[in-house]
Amino acid sequence: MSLKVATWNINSVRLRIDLVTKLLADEAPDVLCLQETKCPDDLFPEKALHKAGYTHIVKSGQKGYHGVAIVARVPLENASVKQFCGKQDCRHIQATAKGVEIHNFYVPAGGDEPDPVKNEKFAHKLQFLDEMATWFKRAKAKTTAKRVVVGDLNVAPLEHDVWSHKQMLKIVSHTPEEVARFEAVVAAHKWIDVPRLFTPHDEKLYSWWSYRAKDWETSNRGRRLDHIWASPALDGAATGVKTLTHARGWERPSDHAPVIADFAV
DNA sequence: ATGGCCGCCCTAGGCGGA
Repeated sequence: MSLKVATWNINSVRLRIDLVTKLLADEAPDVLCLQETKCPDDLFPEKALHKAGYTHIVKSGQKGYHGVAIVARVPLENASVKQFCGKQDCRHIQATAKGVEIHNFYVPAGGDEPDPVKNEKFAHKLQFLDEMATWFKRAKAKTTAKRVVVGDLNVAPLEHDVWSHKQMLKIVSHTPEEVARFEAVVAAHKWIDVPRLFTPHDEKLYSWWSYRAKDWETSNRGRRLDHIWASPALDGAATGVKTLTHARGWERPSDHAPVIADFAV
């Protein structure tokens, strides 16, 4: 059996519902995990998704900010959300599809100043990553379940996950402090970085390009903020990965591109 | 190196994004 999982920070699911259904038509993933839906649950555009054949939907949204959802054409079981940092800010939802526990995350961006004393948003981001590590360490001790983590984790950990390692070292998303926290989350569950199984570490790989560039494609100052991780139980199960870079060039695009992985499960 | 653009919200300037 195969499982095709997509993740996409959509930056408003209502504004871009036509792009979502286009992605579903083009790629037909079993499961699509969305972040930054910016949509209260009762206003989620379910009708268009049902029409596209995606009748299994779980979501955790609120007005204006953040928000995550899992949209699937296969049944979703045991859906739940976890709160981090004592906040109810819609940054995680999980559900099981085809026997695989899928976690969809939207990690705090962290603001501009990479100093947790001066900038409480950065402190929030570090604490969020710490809580992820603690949680996954316990989860791993309990079971060897097939698990996948996806989402906008807002950290580009590797040198070639950013356009300029040197120039990004003091820029939030690539600072040594948050990368160390990020690596601790990975170590806590021995997560496998799935896209990097297929793209060598010395090759650039991005999933986000700023809206602010005059021409995102030409300047190509990207970052790999969107991730797909597999648990050790899925070691060797990934059969392919792609980043849909061209979706960044669609009409009225999200600033993130979808990332898609296939697994034999 | 910086500034550049988006989308949301008690529809307008402030916030959050990264």
